Amino acid sequence: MRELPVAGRPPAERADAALNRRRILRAAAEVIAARGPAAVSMDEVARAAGVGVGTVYRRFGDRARLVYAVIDDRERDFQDAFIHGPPPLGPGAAPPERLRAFLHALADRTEAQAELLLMAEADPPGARFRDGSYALYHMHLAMLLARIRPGADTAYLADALLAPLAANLFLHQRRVRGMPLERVKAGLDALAGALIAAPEPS
Amino acid sequence: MRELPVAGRPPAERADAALNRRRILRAAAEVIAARGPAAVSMDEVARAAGVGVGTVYRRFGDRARLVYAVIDDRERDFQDAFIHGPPPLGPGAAPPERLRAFLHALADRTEAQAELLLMAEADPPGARFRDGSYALYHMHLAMLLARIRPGADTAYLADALLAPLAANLFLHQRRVRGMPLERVKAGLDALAGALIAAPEPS
DNA sequence: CCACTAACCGGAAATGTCTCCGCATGACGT
DNA sequence: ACGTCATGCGGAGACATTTCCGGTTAGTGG
Repeated sequence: MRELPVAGRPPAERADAALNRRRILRAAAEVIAARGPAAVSMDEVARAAGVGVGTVYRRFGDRARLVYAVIDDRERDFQDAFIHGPPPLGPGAAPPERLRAFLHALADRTEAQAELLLMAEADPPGARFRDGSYALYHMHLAMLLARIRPGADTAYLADALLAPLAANLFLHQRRVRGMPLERVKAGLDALAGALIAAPEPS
Repeated sequence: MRELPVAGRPPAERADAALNRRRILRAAAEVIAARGPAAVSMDEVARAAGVGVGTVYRRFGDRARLVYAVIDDRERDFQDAFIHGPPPLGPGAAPPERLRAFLHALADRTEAQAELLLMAEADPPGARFRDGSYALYHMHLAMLLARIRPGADTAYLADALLAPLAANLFLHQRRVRGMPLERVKAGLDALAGALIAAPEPS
């Protein structure tokens, strides 16, 4: 009897496919480093990786997903700094303190990867939210908020705290309006501080 | 002696140019109404308006600016409802009440124009913030916040309150996560409420 | 070792945005 | 009226993303 295609996980990647994935990722990182994130075309990445464009799309599906793959690769260490690392970012500190530390760290990584994030978040409208890292940050924030303000709509508030760190707003504040990074962090502090200190809503 | 080109305002639009601007705006609105905002190409708008693509770009510069022109046209009345209209939206109500009313109204217009806003905000990364209406909302919000929390960085906080209403996040919450509109409004209330009720920061 | 199939590959083509530039024309001084 | 010229017009073309499909190949069961 044939194995029924019960909806399990999709079959594992073939060996050549996995090799190409690594090649493409490497090539993308190189091209980005060489010519800046804005000047990168899929064609160029494909050529640098020695594959056809079709292959890039088959492996990554999307321009945004390719860029996110590069980003995730770079900030893997940040991602578990706030999950497993030492306080105040990691567990062990009081939730309000962790919340602030997390927002500051997030502002720093946004500053560091701003151009790249802009590319990734812009292209298909929902891109930012379907990427795994957004879900991770959202979950973490919601968890902290739940400890600070039980009973609040922490899922919504997590989105609301992440929203001002969207790359397009962040870059507009930094470059067009000329806000220093410290001011952005202070603003986030004010917002988070209000959430922490406010008495129960009527 | 020749008139020196002292940097004054750019010369007024020629009559034929103004006519084309109206034609294009009209055509854009029609095409959007007929086939949905997502299915609209500049080529198509140009054809419907009876002009060349070059003309569309000369008059509006950008896909996003064209779409914003359509949007602004539609919400002109909303824009002066909170400037000149009756309370609680317009002047006359207490700032906290006005703040809430404003956020609710903004959520409603985002709901109403969501697809259109998504188009407009997505295309060139900074589009949302360079449009005149963003500046208007930002200024209004900053003014209200200044009355509620003097001494705070109201310019930053205004951005932060506008950020969760970005079309891409809003649509993700509504469509992908299935949040009802009321929940979004309640979330905004919670955020604004915290800002209103919080004691002075340490 | 062989046959078979699902996954994979490459690059041409479809589609869309935006630029460029030769030609036309409205606005204005005389 | 008429000459001058900045402004405007149109559409071909440069360039980018994404889809499609005919031919190839890795993995597997016998």
